[in-house]
Amino acid sequence: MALDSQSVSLTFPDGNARSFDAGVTPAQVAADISTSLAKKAISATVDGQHWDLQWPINADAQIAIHTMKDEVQANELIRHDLAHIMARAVQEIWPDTKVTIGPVIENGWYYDFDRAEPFTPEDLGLIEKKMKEIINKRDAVTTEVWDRQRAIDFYTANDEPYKVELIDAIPGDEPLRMYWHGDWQDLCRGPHLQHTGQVPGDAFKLMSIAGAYWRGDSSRQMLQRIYGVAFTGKEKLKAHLHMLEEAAKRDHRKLGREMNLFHMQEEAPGQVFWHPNGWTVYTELQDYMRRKQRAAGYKEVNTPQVVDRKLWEASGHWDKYQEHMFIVEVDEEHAREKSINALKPMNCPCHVQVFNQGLKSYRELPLRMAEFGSCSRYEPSGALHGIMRVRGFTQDDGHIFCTEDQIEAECAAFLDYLSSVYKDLGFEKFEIMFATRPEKRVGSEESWDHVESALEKAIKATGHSYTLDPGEGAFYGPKLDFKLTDAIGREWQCGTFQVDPNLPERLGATYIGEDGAKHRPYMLHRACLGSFERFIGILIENHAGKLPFWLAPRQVVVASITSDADDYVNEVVETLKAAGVRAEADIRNEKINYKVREHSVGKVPVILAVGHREVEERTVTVRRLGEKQTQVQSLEAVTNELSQAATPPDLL
RNA sequence: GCUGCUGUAGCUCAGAGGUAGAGCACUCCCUUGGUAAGGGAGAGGUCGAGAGUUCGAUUCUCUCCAGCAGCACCA
Repeated sequence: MALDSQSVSLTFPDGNARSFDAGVTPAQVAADISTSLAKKAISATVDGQHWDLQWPINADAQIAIHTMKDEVQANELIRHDLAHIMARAVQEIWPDTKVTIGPVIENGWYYDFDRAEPFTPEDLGLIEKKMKEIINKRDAVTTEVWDRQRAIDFYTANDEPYKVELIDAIPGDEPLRMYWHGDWQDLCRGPHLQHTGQVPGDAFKLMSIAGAYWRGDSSRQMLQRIYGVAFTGKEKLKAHLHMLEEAAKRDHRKLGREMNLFHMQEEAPGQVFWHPNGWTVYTELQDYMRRKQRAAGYKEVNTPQVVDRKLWEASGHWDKYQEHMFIVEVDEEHAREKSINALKPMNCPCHVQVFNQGLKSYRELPLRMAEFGSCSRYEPSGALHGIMRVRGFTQDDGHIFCTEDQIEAECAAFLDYLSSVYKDLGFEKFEIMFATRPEKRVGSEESWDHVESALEKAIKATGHSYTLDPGEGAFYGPKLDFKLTDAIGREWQCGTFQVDPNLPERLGATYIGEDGAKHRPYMLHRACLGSFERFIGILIENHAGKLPFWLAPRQVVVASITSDADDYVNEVVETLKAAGVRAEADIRNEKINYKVREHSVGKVPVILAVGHREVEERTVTVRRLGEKQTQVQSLEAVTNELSQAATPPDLL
C-alpha cells in the first residue's frame, strides 16, 4: 500500500519503481516513459493480471507494459477484439441475430449466435469482408462499469435475452463492464485494444460454422457457432493454415485407406474391418503388449462377450449406462421371459467374477489380472470418429486386486510400465492428470477423502509431477490419466490408473487376511494404450503413416528392374522372410519408377531394387522411405540389418 | 443424441428434370526399364435406401441410413 493514498508506486520488470498519482492508467504510464512506447503499447500486466491500457491503477503494483511483440498478450487482445468485431459484423448484416458469448480459444476465438436461418459457408466470406470494413473504421473502444439493474434493463430493452441471462449468472460482487466500439455494444470484462484498427486485418480467418448448446447444456437451445483463427501477423496465420494441412495429411482415416489397413461400412457403424495390413500392426502391437504385461507380473484372462443383465445390475452399469449398451435378447425355450443380456461394455465386472472363484488369500495380493478385452458400447452417433472413437474396441485392460497399503507400490510399478511402453512406441513425453471426485458419484465423503489422499500420496511418492484435474474422476473413484504428446504437439489421453473401492463391494469380492477374517480388496483399474483401435489411430497420425519398422505392416518390397532378375528377387524375399522380415516381391511388368512411387505412397519403409548388376554381385540396392539416396549392400548385410530392425524393442 | 453440411465407378471428384462423365486404380496387349506415374485398348454404376411431385426423378420435396465438422457424451 502506498503511504500517501494520492500516489501509487509501480515496479517495472527491471526492478525500478516509480511513483504515480493514484488512478493512473497504463496508457499514461507508457506515455510517461516515452512517446514511442505510448504509441506501441497495447496493454499491461498489473500484479499478474492482464490489464487494459485505460483501467486505473489504485494500489502499488508490479507492472509490465505490452506491445504487439508480446505474443501472448497481443494474441489475447487481437482474438478477443475480433470476437466483438465479428459479432458486430454479423449483427450489421443480419440485425435479427442475438448475440451470446464469444471467448478466446487456442489459436483464435468463437462466437455463438442465435439466428433462425443457418449460416452458410459463403456467409463466412461476407462476414470477413464486413469485419475488414469495421477494422478500417478504426472505431475507438470504450468501456464503462454499470450497475446490474441498468445493464439488465438495457439488454431487456434491446431484446438480447442471452445477455440478461449471462448477467444473472455473474456473481453479485463482480462489476459489470459494458463495451463499445463505434455504436456497437457488448458485455465484456476486457481487456481490449484501443481501437478496431489495431487488429491486423490480414492475419485472421473465419474457419467454420457449427452448432453448440447454449451454456454447454444439451437440454438447452442449440446456437450457431462461428470459429475464427487470428495471429499477430499474416505469416503466422499462413503457418497455422499450413499446419492444419499437414495434420489433415496425417488423418488416420485417409492413411488407413491408402495403406490398406482397414475399412468401415454402413452395416457396422463404429466398428472396424481390419485388413491384413492393419491386422498385422494390431497383432504386432498386441504381441508386444502381451510380453510387456507378462513381464510386469500380470496374469492374462479372457471373459465372455454376452453377459446377463443381472451382472450389470449388480455392478451398477445397468442403471447408469443402459442407453449405451448393446442389448441382446434371446428367446429361450420353456422360459417365461426373454433373457436379456448386454455385450460387455467393459471387463471389470467379469474380472471380479474370476477373482471370486475360490477363496483368495492375502498372500495372493496384489493380484494383477489382464485382458485384451473386447468391448462394445453403443456410442452416440455423433461421437464416432474413424477408428479413434468406435462402438467395438479392445482395451489393454487390467485390474489389480490389492490392499490399501499396496496401492503406492502398484502405482509406481504401473508408471514404470507405462513409461517404458510409451517410450518403445515413440512417445517420450507424457503428462499426468490427477482427477478427483466428480459431481455425480457413489460412496461417502469420508471414503472419497480417504481414497483421494491415498492416490495422491502414491503419485507423489513416484516423484512424477502431475496436474490436478478437479471433478474429473470416475463416478466410483479418483484416477490418474496419462496424456501423451504426438509429433505435431497434440495431446491424447490414453493411459489411466483408477482406484475403485466400490465395485469389489458391490460384487462381493473378498480375500482372507492374515487374521483369518474376510477383507475387502481395493480394485485398481488400469490401461496403458486405452484401446488398440484408438492407439493405432494415434500411432498412424503420430508417424504420418511411416510406422517404426517393427510395426510397419509391409516392411520390405523387393522390386525387380528387369524380369531376368525375378528368380533372384524371389530368393531375396525368401531369405528375408526366413530372417523374420515381412518381405514381398514385386516382379510386375512395370518400370522401377512406377514401383518406387507406388510403394512410397503405400509407406513401405524399405524398397530393395534388383537388376542385372545385383543379380551378378548378389547384392541389393536399398532405398529407404523418404530418402532419395540409394545404397548398394550385400544380401547378407541387408538381411542382418533388417532382421535386427524388425525385432520389437523389448526383444532387442 | 443436437445443429449444419455431404452421399455419383475401388479411390478422388465433375455433372444435369429427358440414354451417366473424368483422372487414378483394375484387366489385356506393346514395352525389359536403374529409383516417386512408359504407351495403347477394355471392363466397371439400382447416382446411399424408401416414399412423394412429374409424362418422365440420380437431379425437386419428405422420411430414414451413413459419413464429415462442431457441441453434448466418453463407465
